[in-house]
Amino acid sequence: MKKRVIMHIDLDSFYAQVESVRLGLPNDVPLAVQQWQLLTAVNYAARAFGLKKMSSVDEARRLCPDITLVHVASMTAEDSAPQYHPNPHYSTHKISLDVYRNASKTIMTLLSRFSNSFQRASIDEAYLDLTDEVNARIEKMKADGSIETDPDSGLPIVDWTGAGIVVGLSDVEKKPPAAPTVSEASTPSSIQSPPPMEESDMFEEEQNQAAQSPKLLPVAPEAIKRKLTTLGWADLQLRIGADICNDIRDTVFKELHYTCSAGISHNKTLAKIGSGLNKPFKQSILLEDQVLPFLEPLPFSKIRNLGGKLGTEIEEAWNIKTCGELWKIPLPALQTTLGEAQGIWVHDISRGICSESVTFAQLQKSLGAVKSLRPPVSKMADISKWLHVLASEIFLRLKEDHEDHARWPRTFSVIYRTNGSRQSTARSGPMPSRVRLTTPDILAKLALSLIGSASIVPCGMLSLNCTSFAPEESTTTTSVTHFFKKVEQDGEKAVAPVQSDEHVSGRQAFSNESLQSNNSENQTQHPCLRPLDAVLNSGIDKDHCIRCDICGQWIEPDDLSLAEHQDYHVALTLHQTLPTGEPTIITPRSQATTSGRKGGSSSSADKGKKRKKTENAAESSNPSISRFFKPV
DNA sequence: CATTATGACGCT
DNA sequence: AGCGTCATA
Repeated sequence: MKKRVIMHIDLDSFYAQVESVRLGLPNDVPLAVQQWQLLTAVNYAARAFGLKKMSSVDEARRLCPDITLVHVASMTAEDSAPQYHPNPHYSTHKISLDVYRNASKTIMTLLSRFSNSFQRASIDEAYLDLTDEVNARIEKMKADGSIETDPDSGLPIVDWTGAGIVVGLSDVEKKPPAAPTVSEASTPSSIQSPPPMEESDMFEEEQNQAAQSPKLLPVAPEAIKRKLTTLGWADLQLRIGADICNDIRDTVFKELHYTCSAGISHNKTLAKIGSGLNKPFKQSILLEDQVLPFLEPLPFSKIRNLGGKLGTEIEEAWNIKTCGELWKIPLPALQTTLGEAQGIWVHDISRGICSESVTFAQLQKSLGAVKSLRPPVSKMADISKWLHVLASEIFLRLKEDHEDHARWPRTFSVIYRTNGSRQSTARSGPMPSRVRLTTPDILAKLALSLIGSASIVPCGMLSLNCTSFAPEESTTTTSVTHFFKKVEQDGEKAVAPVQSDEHVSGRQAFSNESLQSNNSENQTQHPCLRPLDAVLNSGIDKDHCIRCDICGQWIEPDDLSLAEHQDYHVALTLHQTLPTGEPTIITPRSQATTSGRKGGSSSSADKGKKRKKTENAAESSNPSISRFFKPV
């Protein structure tokens, strides 16, 4: 079988559902999740009242007096873990999304059982490549002789009954759009009762196609009887994929009580569009033959990555909105305006062409905590307080992540926004090792030292971020002890060498002459590596510590601390020998950060450069892109 | 336009 | 590697 079978699955109003499940409330009780005065998730029962994400709490109470509002969990400087505080306050509490991360983890774990090719796309979305499972089933069916084929063409006959909503097939009743039944559409002001559509049989789902009727029109009984069969192997693949998808969604519901929607198609972009077509608790299938008819009137802003500035740029460059209009722009014109590679990407994606694979990925690649501060704070005591709160959260989550995945970040960043503007500044350095990170305080101080003397007040946002996760080092720590001397009252005495025959090269690098001299310079000058030591050197009890031969730093005598310190020097070495071995990388940081850039004007200048770069990339490092260069 | 996360990419 | 921007939910 040629075609891939890709599924995109999306939990319905995820945060809201997590709360419904946690509180044991059925999905037909209107519920929204609140962050301060805003709703960040609204379940479908509450949406029927006209509420949506980013509605205000006041509006919620006005439009739906019976709504259950759940304020997300939060943390204060005193808490060592997030809580559902009865009265969280913006000036003292920091939002925690942990509950949702944990629910997500459970769900993703379940989902990943269903395919070896599983990709977490966000906290509540995932892609699965079902191709192998589908093809295996088809082979079995061939062997069974259970594939019904069309006598004329010899192609398999595919019956879509019970598969979900087949775009252009189960939802086709052409008639000019009459009055929309539910969504969008007017109802700007008050609705007293929760409009149409019983949620009660929401979970019955798709035995009949009427339950899966399209958004705009009730399906005529006749339409249900319409021919719901198509021909072809690709369609058969998607049909089997739809079965698997139904199984998956059933399992999620039966085991975890979450409803989700899904899209099934031949690539990620189409599957993703499909999952959003019919919600909640429905799945949609986008057949090969229906792709172009479906896309033609579709605003290209609905396509992933075209919902922002790029999409707007395209709209404005040619005064167009839909994919069909975009088709008419010749590729060279797209490339002139958008750049070589991006032009090709836009050309293809507007036609539903997307070869991106489902990469196996279940874990987040970064872990961060952020607090926005309105109005911006100016007292350093407040900065300190928030750094502590953020550090406490990071601390907890890092430990848990380590328990689960035996990994630890290499890089720690503090990001802040000054002066109410949009721009932010980031400063990063090496992450302290796990064993040295004994208290959140260490991170808070590290953040402070990364900020250094920079003026960050008035500060409108503070964020701490951990990136570059790597499997926890399994260094043999014994060999490391060579490099340290134990401090005795009467002077220095070498620790008895142990195990002289291992890690020779490591030791050589470690005691390299030129490295040593560079090191001392770095201790005082390297903007990224210095703060960690500055922090950790304070308050160390030297009587119980040993001292590094190279940099003279005091180290806790346990094996892991020693290993970490070795890693520190390894990192230092890498820094120094990075691209060309030039010392520029360790010179003091220049003060210029974002000052050269104005908020709104970035686009054109940036894109010029970007394009130039991408052209090169298309030619040299990304040969596969040329395969996209095909007409449909 | 918000909040609090994430991931990807270009540039240096 | 480090930093800024864009995109998405």
